[in-house]
Amino acid sequence: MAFTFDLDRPAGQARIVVAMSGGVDSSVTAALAARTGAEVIGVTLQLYDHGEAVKRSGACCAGQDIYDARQVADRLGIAHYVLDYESRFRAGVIDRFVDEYARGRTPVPCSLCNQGVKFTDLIAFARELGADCLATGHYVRRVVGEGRAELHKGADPRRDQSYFLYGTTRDQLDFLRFPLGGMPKDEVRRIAEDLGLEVAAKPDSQDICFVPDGDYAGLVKRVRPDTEAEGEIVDLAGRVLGRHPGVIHFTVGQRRGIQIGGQDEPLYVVRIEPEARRLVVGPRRALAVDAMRVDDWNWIGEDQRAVSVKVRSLAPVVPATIEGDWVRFDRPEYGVAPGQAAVIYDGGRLLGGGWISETVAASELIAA
RNA sequence: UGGGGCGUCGCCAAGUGGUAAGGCACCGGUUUUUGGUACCGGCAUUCGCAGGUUCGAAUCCUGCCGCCCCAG
Repeated sequence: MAFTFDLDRPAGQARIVVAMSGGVDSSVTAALAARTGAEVIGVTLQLYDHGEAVKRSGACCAGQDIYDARQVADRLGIAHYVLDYESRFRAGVIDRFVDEYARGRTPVPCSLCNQGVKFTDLIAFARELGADCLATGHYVRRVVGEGRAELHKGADPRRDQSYFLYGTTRDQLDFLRFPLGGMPKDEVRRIAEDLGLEVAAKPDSQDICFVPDGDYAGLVKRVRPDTEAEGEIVDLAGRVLGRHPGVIHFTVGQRRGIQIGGQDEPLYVVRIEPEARRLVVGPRRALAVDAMRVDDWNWIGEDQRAVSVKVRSLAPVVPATIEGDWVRFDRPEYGVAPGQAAVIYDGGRLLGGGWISETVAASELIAA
């Protein structure tokens, strides 16, 4: 029943590196690793300025969270390192996050972070330490079948985090372990309580970890002051309906914040034109999309023609067909935003994915 | 200063004597390790202003103010 970590040598001779964020999940992951009898090394990444976020619960990787991780490591009796990855995080996640918004796109910072800082840089570090694997607290499952390891959704559908990990390479997956993927969150918290970990009741992290107050636009403006440019809000026919305080405040599919009243039905952001600083808005039906182009594909499993795709972390998986770099939805999909990840599934198995770069409005709309 | 129409929440808009619908916007919450969506809740003691009639008016009467249209 206990998670074995699928090690190549006896646990007593193995070394497991655990990515510890200071939250419940990664703390329990470390505890499960320690239970195997292997030598466990906890590693916490300091990712951004800790002054601002010290007091904030629900964040990760700075200030209080680093302290929490250390407490857990001490309690478990494992080694613990804190690595200063601030500059890498800034270049690989924050700057790219900002650039995407400046381009009128909607980035997924968690995916950028996992692909770069966590799975590339941290894995390299773990290998340098001579580790047998790197374990994280993600709610996904690594399934070893006939061929190479497969990545599957977490057993708890409400907790599944596979969407954020579509960029994991096969080589990375060989080295990774996800002890929590098969259990529900309740169980994880129970384990934390049983072990007397102080983080047992710590709130789940949410929002963007490096945006303490949720004001991501404020961050974008600080890094790129030139993005704070107001502009026109136009309807599908090009009629000017109003003005907006800056394109970076909006995302395709967004309804709130447009501040245009007197309409029969709500207006949504249909398209963002950053060069013209223009926001194109329309009724919900204008959000219908038939297909999307996907860039920078990463395949973990083999390519397949008929699959399911998820265009948003919390969106349901929908049937679609892959045609080269294009993904065609069986039924129109709503609110597909360039910059988000398109993640391909075959049932519970994650096959791969890429970044959404372009969409095609549903045909019935082109006529209108 | 001839004629006609209109003034109800930020916007649109029901209601023509019985004690202010609804939509949009906005605000708050729920959901959520991205943004967004969705869902739930809140949002005019008051109907351009001032009088009057009435048991009772946003609804009737009078005056004033403002806006629009047609015509001089």
